[in-house]
Amino acid sequence: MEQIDRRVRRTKKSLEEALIALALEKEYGEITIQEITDRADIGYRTFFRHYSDKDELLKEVLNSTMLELRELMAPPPLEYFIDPNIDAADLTDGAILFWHVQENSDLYRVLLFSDRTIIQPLEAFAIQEFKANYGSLLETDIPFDIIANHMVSAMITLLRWWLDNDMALSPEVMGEYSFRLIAQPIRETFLQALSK
Amino acid sequence: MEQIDRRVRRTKKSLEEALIALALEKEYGEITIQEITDRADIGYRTFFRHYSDKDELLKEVLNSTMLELRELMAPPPLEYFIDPNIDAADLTDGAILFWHVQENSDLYRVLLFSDRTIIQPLEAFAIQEFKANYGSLLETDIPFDIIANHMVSAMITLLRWWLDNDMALSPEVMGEYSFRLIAQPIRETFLQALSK
DNA sequence: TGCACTATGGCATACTATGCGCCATAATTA
DNA sequence: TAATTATGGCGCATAGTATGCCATAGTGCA
Repeated sequence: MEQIDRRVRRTKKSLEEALIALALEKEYGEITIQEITDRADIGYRTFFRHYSDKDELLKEVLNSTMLELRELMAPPPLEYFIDPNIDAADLTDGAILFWHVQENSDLYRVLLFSDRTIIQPLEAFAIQEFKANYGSLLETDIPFDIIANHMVSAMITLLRWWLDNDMALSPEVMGEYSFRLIAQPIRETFLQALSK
Repeated sequence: MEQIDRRVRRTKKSLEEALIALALEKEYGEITIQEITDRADIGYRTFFRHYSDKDELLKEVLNSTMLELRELMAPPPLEYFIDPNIDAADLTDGAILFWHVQENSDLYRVLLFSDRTIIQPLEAFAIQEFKANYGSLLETDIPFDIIANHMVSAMITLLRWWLDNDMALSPEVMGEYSFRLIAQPIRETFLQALSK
């Protein structure tokens, strides 16, 4: 579990920090391994002793944050969707995701604006998670795969916009907007399915 | 306007066809210029006499289709949004986009699954168009920029899913789903703004 | 503290892909 | 038919990735 050798720890940490710093300055795709090692003040050769790829380094960087995100999505507030009495104004839950992203905004900036190869596994996971949580419970006339895809990618779009606009709006406000634009229509599909 | 030399026409046509064929087989980013020229049976050197880039070739391929798409978005059915009496079932307009994509599915498969650098200009144009058509007319409490972003990218997501699933559902059905998941909640925001 | 271990740095090298200069050749236009 | 021009194929330069080799310096453990 532990990194035994201090040098390895130091090297990996430097490389990870360098990648984040560079990714905030320029397109992820434009960054060369040479630049990363220069920034980290690490030998070019050494990079390949720890990572096979630029992508592998990025994945490692994002790994812990992705794990947090998983837990964030884990507890499924089913009532959120199927209780018709809940009003958008009462739902602060929608802001949780925005709080989390705000706390790790540097990393999410990198994640959400990187190549499709990077974000796609996360997206696929989120979709699968959403389907596992709600798909079997409710029969909707709209294919659940469509709903899951729409939900996840619309949330990502909203997060991207928010980060692009320097998170000027509060997480609560964004949570409310996400409810009205994304969750509410899905909820209505659920309610419609239940009423049959 | 006309291509004077027959050879140029032949060369460009071959290269364009080769790119589409390859893009349907593998990731756009993985395709090399060498592969394109091999497939087109055109000298490698000749490629650069017509295009500076792989992207430039792709843009030229997609150009005419993008122009059609522009016109498709041009006539703004404002009633679509602000007439509260219109029901989702009556709105076949939403299917127009899906019809268009179905007719050019090969090209849209390439477009919608290519790099962000390719699709982003189109996306930006669609967002701007949408804002120009409706943004000044209606004051909404949700920033119009969010709405425009959400609308466009959610439609793209829906199209992607549809193409991924070999367009098994009819354009009409997809149009209805897009209305319920995307247009309807936006419409409600509009109606809410009007009632004040 | 000192020894065995191993991560690192720096060098050379191979490979892949892009991009262009040059010139003979073939196709096209007028 | 003659002048023009696109093409093909050659070589070459460049950039980035990826690996081998070996001396050196840092590390963990006895």
